[in-house]
Amino acid sequence: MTDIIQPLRGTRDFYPEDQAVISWLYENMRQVSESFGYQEFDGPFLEPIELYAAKSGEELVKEQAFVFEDRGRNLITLRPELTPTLARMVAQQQQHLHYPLRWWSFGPFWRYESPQKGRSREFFQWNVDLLGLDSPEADAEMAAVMAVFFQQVGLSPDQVQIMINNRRLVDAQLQKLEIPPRKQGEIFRLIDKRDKLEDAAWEAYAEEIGLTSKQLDSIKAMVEDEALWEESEELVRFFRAVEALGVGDYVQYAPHIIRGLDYYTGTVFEAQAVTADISRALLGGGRYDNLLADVGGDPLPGVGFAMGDMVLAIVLEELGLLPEGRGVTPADVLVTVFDEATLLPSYSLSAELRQAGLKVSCYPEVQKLGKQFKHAGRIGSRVATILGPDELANGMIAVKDLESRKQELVPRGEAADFIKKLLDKASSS
RNA sequence: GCGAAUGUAGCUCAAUCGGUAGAGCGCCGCACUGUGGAUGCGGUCGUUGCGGGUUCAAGUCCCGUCGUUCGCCCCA
Repeated sequence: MTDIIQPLRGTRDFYPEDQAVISWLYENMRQVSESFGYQEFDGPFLEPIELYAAKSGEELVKEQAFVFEDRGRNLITLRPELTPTLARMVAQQQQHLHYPLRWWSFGPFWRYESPQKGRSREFFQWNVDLLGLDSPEADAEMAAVMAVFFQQVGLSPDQVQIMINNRRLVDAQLQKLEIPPRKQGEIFRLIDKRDKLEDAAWEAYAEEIGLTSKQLDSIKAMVEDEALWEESEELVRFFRAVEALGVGDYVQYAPHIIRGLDYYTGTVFEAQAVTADISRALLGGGRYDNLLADVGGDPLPGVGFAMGDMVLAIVLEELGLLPEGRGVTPADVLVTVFDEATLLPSYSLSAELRQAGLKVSCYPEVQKLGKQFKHAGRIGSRVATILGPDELANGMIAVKDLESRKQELVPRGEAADFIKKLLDKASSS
């Protein structure tokens, strides 16, 4: 036991029941994405470091990306996010693609962070992006995709909220306060910390940045002004569109939401669990109208978001919304093996049943029937078949319903249909 | 990078003041050689994460180290 090599820090093993959760999430993400007309795509998991150096925010590349030298001495990185890859892929084919472009993706990402609740070094993200539109209605469509997904997995507006802000609105407000643009980054950080720090600590931080007390008061007022969005034409249109899309309950204006990424230019999103015992965001996203030009393409507006698997799974687990009995049925039918003489005929039977479209596993060796039935029950098979000397002689198969414990002799040729009917009854009841 | 907790059987955990490492679950077998989940009985299971120190004696106390978890920092 002690000589088992440990998995790497911050990685996860996905046992079948864990993998089933990922698959289930993936399935829901696929359904929702496709219901909005998005196409699935993916990019490389390995990328040159320069792709991120441009615009992702310094922290991301310097501190958090897995970066290493390959055998050709090139610096490469395991992708810490998808958007730069998306931007490159679009830029490469920019003339051939049809806009508006609606793409989605689900895959692994890596960030070298210290693992804790809701955060590991290897995780999955659902990415949804809409390129070629710069309207607030496009932003609203993003919010609707998120909201419909929440609906789909059973999260109500009481349990999760999508917070909205707009960086252009914040910029305009800061300009009124005559705060120099070069301080913008620090101010954003300050705003972001508003509900994380105590008042005194927050004010001390503001002073550190070099804000006058008058400026500080104005900023304080700004991040508490729940009606400020009304001054933004963009946000007014956004919220109207969100209502029209029927997801208004899930969305609210949140003046303190900023998001860390440098490339966001307009609307920013962040979803938070209201009830769950975790402060981490469920998803983050926003409008990035300059990103295509930044990676060398022609200017093209875009908006998108990413949702990680970990916080989502924690929230769903806490609320009891994960599917029951996940990943427990490898095969509906177990073909038992009675003795040496019937071993090969049993294998043939399993092949026949599979041919008929059933999920079938065959017990791999001669064993006492009791043990084989026990195994069938353990792995969750619903039906077991017995092909002993008597059945073989008469061309019959004994089919046992492991739930009702009833057993019936049926002609071998009819076994598959008989089992299918049994399973249909089982799944409909 | 900083802080806290924690590490005992395959799993979940116990072990009083420092005094012979235990239980449940699981697994295997038998009762029950053509029929599973129940029940009963029996069996399997440990260098107490690792290294050092204190002590007559260490799972227990001390130091170090590694892993894990939680928090801070940061956050796409």
